[in-house]
Parts: sequence; C-alpha cells; structure tokens
Amino acid sequence: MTAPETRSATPADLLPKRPRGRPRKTEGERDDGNRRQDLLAAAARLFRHQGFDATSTRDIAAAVGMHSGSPFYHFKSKSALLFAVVQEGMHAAMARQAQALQPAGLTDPPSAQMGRLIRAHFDTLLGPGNDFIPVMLYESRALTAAQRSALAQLQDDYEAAWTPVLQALHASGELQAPVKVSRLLILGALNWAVQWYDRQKGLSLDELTDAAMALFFARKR
Amino acid sequence: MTAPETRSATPADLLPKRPRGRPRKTEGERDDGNRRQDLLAAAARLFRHQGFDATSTRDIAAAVGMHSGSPFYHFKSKSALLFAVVQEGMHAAMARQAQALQPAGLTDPPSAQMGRLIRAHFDTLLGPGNDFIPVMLYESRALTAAQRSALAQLQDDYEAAWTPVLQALHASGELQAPVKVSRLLILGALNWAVQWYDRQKGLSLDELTDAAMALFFARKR
DNA sequence: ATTTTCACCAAGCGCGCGCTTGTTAAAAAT
DNA sequence: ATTTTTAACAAGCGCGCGCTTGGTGAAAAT
Repeated sequence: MTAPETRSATPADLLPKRPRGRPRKTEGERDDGNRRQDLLAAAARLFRHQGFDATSTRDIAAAVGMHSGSPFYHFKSKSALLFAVVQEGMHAAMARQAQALQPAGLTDPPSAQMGRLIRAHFDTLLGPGNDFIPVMLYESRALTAAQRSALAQLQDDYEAAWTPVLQALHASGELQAPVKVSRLLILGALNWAVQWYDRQKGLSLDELTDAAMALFFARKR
Repeated sequence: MTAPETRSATPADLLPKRPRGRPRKTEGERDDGNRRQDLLAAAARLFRHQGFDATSTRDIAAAVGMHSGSPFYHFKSKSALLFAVVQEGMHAAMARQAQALQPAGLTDPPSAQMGRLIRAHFDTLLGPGNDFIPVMLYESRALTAAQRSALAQLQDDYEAAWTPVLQALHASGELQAPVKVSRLLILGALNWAVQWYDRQKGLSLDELTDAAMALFFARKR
C-alpha cells in the first residue's frame, strides 16, 4: 500500500513507470537533456493556457509523467523554469528573424523586407506548438528582476531589426507616421493577434500578413 | 495581548481604527457603498501592478485599512471582486465612447469620428487612475466561465461601434485593408500601448492619437 | 568487478492562501 | 427607549503550494 505523494487518491504508482537511472545512449548519440526539453515544452503549454501562477509544479511534473519533486532536479526553481521557457522562445524568434533578413534579400524593396519581417513574426507568435513567445508576452511579470532585465536585452535586439526597414519605408512615403511610435503600434497590433487568431478557421498567416501590410503601408505612387 | 490575524508580527491593532457600525450619513446624503468603492479601486490598482493571482485578499484589505476577512462582507469571493472591477471598467469605457459618438458629431467626416473613437479609447486605457480596463485586458482569465461570457457581451458591444466607421473609411479609400481584420489589428495596436505608454514622458494622448491615425489611414485624395 | 554518476522516486515540511464563523459597536428605524 | 441593521473585527480552519531531503536502480566509467 504505497501511499503516493501526500494525498491518498493520486495513483502515482500507476504512472508510466519510466526506467530510472541514466538515459539510453543510442548508438553513441548524445541523448542529453531529453527530459529537460519535455519539461520545457509542457511548462510552456501549461503556462500559456492557465497562466504561470495557476500552474503548479505538480501539474508540470504530471504532464511529463514525473513525481512532484522531480522537476527540481532539472530546474532550481519554478521561476527558473519560466525563464528557460522565455529564453528558448526568444532564441527561436531571433533565428527565425535572421532567416527573414538573410543578406540575399537585403537588396529588394523595403516593403518586401517588411513583409518577410511580419511573416516571420507571425510564425513565431502563431505557428503550431509555439507557446514560448505567448508565455513571454503575458507571463514575464513572474520573473525576478535580474531575469527580466536579461530578457529586456534580447527583446531590444529583436525590435532593433525593425527600425532601419521602417526608416526606409518612411523615407519613401509608404509609412506616414513617425518611425518610433509606428514600431510600437505595429508590434502591438501583431502581438495582440495571440488573443484572437485561430489557426483552424479564417485567415492563413500569409493572408494575415497581407492585411497588416495593407493597413500600415500605403501603396507606392 | 490581542494577537492579530494568525501571525504574530502583524500590527493589526495599529490599524487606523475606523469606527464600526453604519457609516455616517452626512446631511441626508446617501453615503452608500463608500468602502465598497475603496475596495474596488484598491483591488484594481493591485491587480494591475501585481496580477490577480499574486494579489492576496489580505493585500487588498490592508490597502483600505481593513482586517483580512472584511472584504468578504462586500464581495462574496475574490473572483467576484475581480468581476466587479472589470464590469466597472467596461461601463466607464462605454460611457466615454458614447460621448465621443454624440449625435452632434455624426455628420462630420468618418476620419474625424475615428479620431474621437481612438482618443476616447486612449483615455479609457491610459488616463490617470484608470486601472480597471488594463485589469480587464490582462487578468480576465481568472474569471469564472459565466463571468467571462457576461464580459464578452460588453466587449462585443464596445467593439461593434467601430465597424460602421471603419466601413465608411474603407468605402472612401482611406482604409485599404479589410474591415474585420483591420478592427482587430487596430484595437490590438491601441491596447498594447498599455505595455509601453508612460504619461510622464514622451507623447501626449493627442499626439499618440495623431500618430495612430497617420499609421492606419491614408490621407484622402 | 567495482565504483561513480545520473535521473528520478517517496515522503513530507512549513507557509500563505481564500474563506468562514461568531461577535461587537455604532447608526438607523421603530 | 428599545430593537434592528450595518459594517466591520478577531480568530482560525483546511488545503495546496514551492521546495527539500534521503534513498534507489540503472547505466557509465574505471
């Protein structure tokens, strides 16, 4: 009668019963951090849909088939887990952005660059399984001060890439509002899409990008 | 040795010592709900700056000089208090919107109507002491399902007022993107300003309104 | 063959939370 | 003058939370 956890009704002995000890090294491949990645993905999904405070570390452990204390072997605190989630999200976002701004495309018109920048942003925000950035946008308050300022640095880098493209559009007359406040308003419009966009129905990400371009930028004359 | 609350270090007996019993009726004036309003304002401020989950009912009670159980005389639960906050916010927002769309102004050009609509929205979002709507935008997840659908009704009413004005702007060529998605993107851009706008420095709300108008709508030709 | 390391389980501690219950003093109603 | 109502205090219950500590079996290293 192994009473699991503290409560009596939790069938912890009915868990998948993963093998203990070191993970299998399949053919010399480094299997490192496999469960850690599982924890990150599960935490991101739960943080996004229930919020950071409303998600217990027990929820996260259960989602990957662990017992309640085990996540603390991989992350020293719940807030460190949150930080790892948002950091992972920002790194992926900046990789996707760099791809959109590949040197090959830097010679074509600013409006085309902006289109790719917006499209990449929507991928990062609304793409399938991308819970990391929505978590960053709405749950960063739970980070410590040090974590928050480290995150702010990454965000500044990400947003800085928009400025030269907006300046070019302003110079050509396609953008009529001041560059600085335009960047804030445009990124707000895009980020807010997390609240209402539904991949299943309605617009595709390409159509959404076209609509945003038409809203913000005048056709060249 | 009156030990206050459960803990021993809280100087609850050092509280302002408000008089008990019925509140004073000053000169036949109805003083009704005075403390209730205090609770609402304190809750809105705390919910906004710390989040709903991170704010305890003890925090709220202390902010108005009450003991920890007393707020439950005015609100039957913490979530009922949150709902009262967002409801109050929406009622104020719709009153401000109605003022912006007064019949007197319905004959002037759509772009002027839109300017007033945006300006009113910024007042509601960013005006001094307006914590109610930011709380609604970022803490509604903590509401019950019934409360959330009641809120959704109010939000639909508020957003519906934007559609005819956007249709007029689309017809005149000043708005180049589809009306429906434009409304979503525009409101997103405005709502996001809660995240970055600082009343002390930078733009005034009038300047911000002008920038938004220039970003979204082409000059008529 | 032995030792070390890894990745987890098993159990539970202490704390702060939302909320309840009984009481009380002042004002209002009678 | 008495009764009723209001708006709070005083105390604390039970629960779920983040996190800790000690143990354990399997794989890896020696």
